[in-house]
Amino acid sequence: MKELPKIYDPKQTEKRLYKTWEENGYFNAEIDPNKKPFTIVIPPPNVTGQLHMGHAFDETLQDILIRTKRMQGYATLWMPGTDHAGIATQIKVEAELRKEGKTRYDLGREKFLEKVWEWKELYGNRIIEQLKTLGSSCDWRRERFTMDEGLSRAVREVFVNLYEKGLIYKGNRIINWCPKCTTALSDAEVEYTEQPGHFWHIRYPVKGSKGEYVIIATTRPETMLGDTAVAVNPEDERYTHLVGKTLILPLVGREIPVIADEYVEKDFGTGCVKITPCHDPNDFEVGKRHNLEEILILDGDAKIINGGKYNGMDRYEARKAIVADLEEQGFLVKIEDHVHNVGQCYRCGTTVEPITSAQWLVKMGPLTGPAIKVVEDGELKFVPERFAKNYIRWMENLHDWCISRQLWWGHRIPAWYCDDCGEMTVSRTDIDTCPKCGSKHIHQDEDVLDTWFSSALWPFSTLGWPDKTPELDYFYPTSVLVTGYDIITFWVSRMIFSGMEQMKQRPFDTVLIHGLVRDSQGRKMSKSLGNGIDPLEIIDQYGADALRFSLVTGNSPGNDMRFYTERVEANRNFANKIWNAARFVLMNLEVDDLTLPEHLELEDRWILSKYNTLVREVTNNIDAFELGVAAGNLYDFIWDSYCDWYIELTKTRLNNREDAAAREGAQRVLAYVLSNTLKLLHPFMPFITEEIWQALPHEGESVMISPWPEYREDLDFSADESEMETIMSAIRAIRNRRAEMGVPPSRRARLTIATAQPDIFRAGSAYIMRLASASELEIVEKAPENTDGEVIIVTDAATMYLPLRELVDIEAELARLAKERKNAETDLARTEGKLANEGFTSKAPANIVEQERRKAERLRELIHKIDESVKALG
RNA sequence: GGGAGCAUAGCUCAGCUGGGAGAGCACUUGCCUUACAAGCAAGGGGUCACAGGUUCGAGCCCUGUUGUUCCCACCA
Repeated sequence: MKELPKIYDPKQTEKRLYKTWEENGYFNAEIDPNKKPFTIVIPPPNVTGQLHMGHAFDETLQDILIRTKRMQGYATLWMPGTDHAGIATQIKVEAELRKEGKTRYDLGREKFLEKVWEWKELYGNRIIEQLKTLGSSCDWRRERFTMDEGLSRAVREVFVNLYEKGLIYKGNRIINWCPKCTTALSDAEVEYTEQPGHFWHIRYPVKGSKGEYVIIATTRPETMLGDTAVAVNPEDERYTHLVGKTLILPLVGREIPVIADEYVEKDFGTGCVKITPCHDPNDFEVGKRHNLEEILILDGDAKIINGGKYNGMDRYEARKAIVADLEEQGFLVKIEDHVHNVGQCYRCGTTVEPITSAQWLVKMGPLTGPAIKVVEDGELKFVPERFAKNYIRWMENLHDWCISRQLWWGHRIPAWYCDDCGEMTVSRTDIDTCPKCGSKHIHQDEDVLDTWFSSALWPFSTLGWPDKTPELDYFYPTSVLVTGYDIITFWVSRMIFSGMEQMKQRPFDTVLIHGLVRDSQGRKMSKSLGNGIDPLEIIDQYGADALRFSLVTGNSPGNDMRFYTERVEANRNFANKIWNAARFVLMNLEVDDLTLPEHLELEDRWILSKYNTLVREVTNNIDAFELGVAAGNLYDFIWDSYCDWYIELTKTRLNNREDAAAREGAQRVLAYVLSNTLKLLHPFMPFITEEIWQALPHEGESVMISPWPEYREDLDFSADESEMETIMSAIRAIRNRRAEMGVPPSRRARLTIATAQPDIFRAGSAYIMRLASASELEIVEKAPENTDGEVIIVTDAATMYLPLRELVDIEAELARLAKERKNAETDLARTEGKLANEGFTSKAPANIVEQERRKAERLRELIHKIDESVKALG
């Protein structure tokens, strides 16, 4: 056995192991009728994006699930790929062009798209390579891109399909418009923030009256240019006499009617609302109800049109000018401060404008029903469950989905218009002739589809749909989808209704929702704050295993977590701990297989029993998606039980040159438990576990394709566990006293143990001596007669004597014993109280009552022993 | 205006179907005990936000209160 370095260096292993795994095809998913499928589709990262901590978290969870299921014998598929990310990518390339002083219009559509594809080729692989450094075990052969040929075909198919069913339509609708990205947005793509603003109160004179007027209040005075009515509540007596009359729109001079509509609330503001059908969603509806004229006053850049002298002004410039003019002409009544919700583009943060324009929309009504039902019926589960409620409520209140985007990068809408007869044709294949009039003068719709339209199809489009592929048949519905709660509306919901509509089946069985990774102060990590922590730097410094472990421990599903480098450091230390435990085992190992010995010592049965429990706990917790708890189980077992206790317990046997059988027994148990624990840990820390597993005796090529450990009935030694604990608590008690007296471990002392269970202590005598720093050990059943000069240490199972009285301050010792006795007494009083309570003894489960009985016995015994040692001291 | 989450040690957080209050970091003390000082041993530190209720028994279940975070919603 070659000498291993004392410190584990991830850099020496991670890249090398990953390469081996990939080359050997361990990530590859194969259809196997004899196995059950387990499928995860990756949430496709933006093709030109960079790995951030959120990805790292998301990927780690998925990799843990996939690796576990792979070892458990499922046919696992982790489907990777990237998203074209329409707006995000286009913005990046446009920014690049701007450096050369150009816009996309200078290049024209075709040239610009060439540029984006170049960009994609240049950066598209970066994120994939970054995923690999994390250890992600995706089947890279199957990598897809939302704009590759197959997926584009799926997009076309769904579009035409929904169009033919009347579920996609084109119409003049009021939509959210981002003046910077110059495109329509869906409702989900608008983020609202409260911002301080103003309420401008403006006087609108009544036509032909002597100075009569109404006052309206608005937060966007410039929109008055598009006013085509003023509305009041029909019940509002203040204004009933005005309904039907005409007002003169200030500055513009247009005559507009006063109308009555329920939408207006009497008690808010002045009770009069200006109606601007083209620039407010409610006004749009009111306008439809009352057949009002629609006047568009903003162009795509949010500059004024149809606004007379204000034409060409930016919206905010116009606002200033209009307010100034209103004031000058005496129409401005007052200005109030007012905090209101302002919608902003989720990509660029620019304040969006509601604008009426011709857009393509998906009619949501008929699609939401099955998508809600599948969740309500529990066929598709959210973990944690509470997110299902969110989802359902959101689904129930959906407006139609605006899917057209005035961008160039994306799936172009498959609709063609005939320049001659005006016919619109929606088609699965490109056409060059008008099917109605035969004209060759046709052109395709300029718009592209919302990026989320293609991601909505991801679970089946990546498996080959619309073709009936064997993959689709075998791997769909997928098993688990892992994503953050912030993506439920954008993506999860749309995958669900798309899956239900196209496949007539849920896209996945379970949605595992996680929280956000925040910085150490609880803030979102963001580029603008500059508080992002680069996972690649963390991996470089501490290793992927440590990062992965940090991301899953100490947090529960669905909750946000704060990222602390200190925690990564702690987990790096954990990796190192395992490394050194393995070094120890390997140094001592003289056997080359992993069978357990015939004869097991008490400590062997103890660790095997603990290990057996661990198998069950880790397996159950992973099944329940409690990955943090499973990781905690592993951490505690490895560090506390295996390293701090079991390894120490075996040292006496391992160092015994005379007894080869004893030595071998310890070696075998050490190796068996270590190797199998590595399997359980492998999904969490894939690299170090592989590296060590390979060095240990093993069967098979790799831990990642080795069978998952199973609970073994024959290793259930739970009865022996408590015997071992008895010895352990005696050792702890001695160490405790020695530490209090300031006796260094190097100063060994004769130890006498008086106990009613001498056999247990005799079985452990070798390591008791070692771990309790004893020079000699005597185990007796009755307390020695002469205990002068002895320090007395008690546990419920034993009274122990150390000849170190000269080191003891008798006063302090008596005080300590008195305190210990008092604690035991209050504890006993409480326990006896419980036992005296008839309600408790009759209603509590028998094992709990029994537990309390034993506790009371132990405490009485302890108190008795304390009293004896006080007597001995005095 | 609706809905949800969170409140446990100095800090960050676990605590699964009710029965022992825990971890990491920080802190104190003693140890280089040949696997590991990225370590070992020992220790201090908590009215589990508050008030009621259910129960033999509540950090956990129910009701309310306070504080805090987030999501959703067209009040101009």
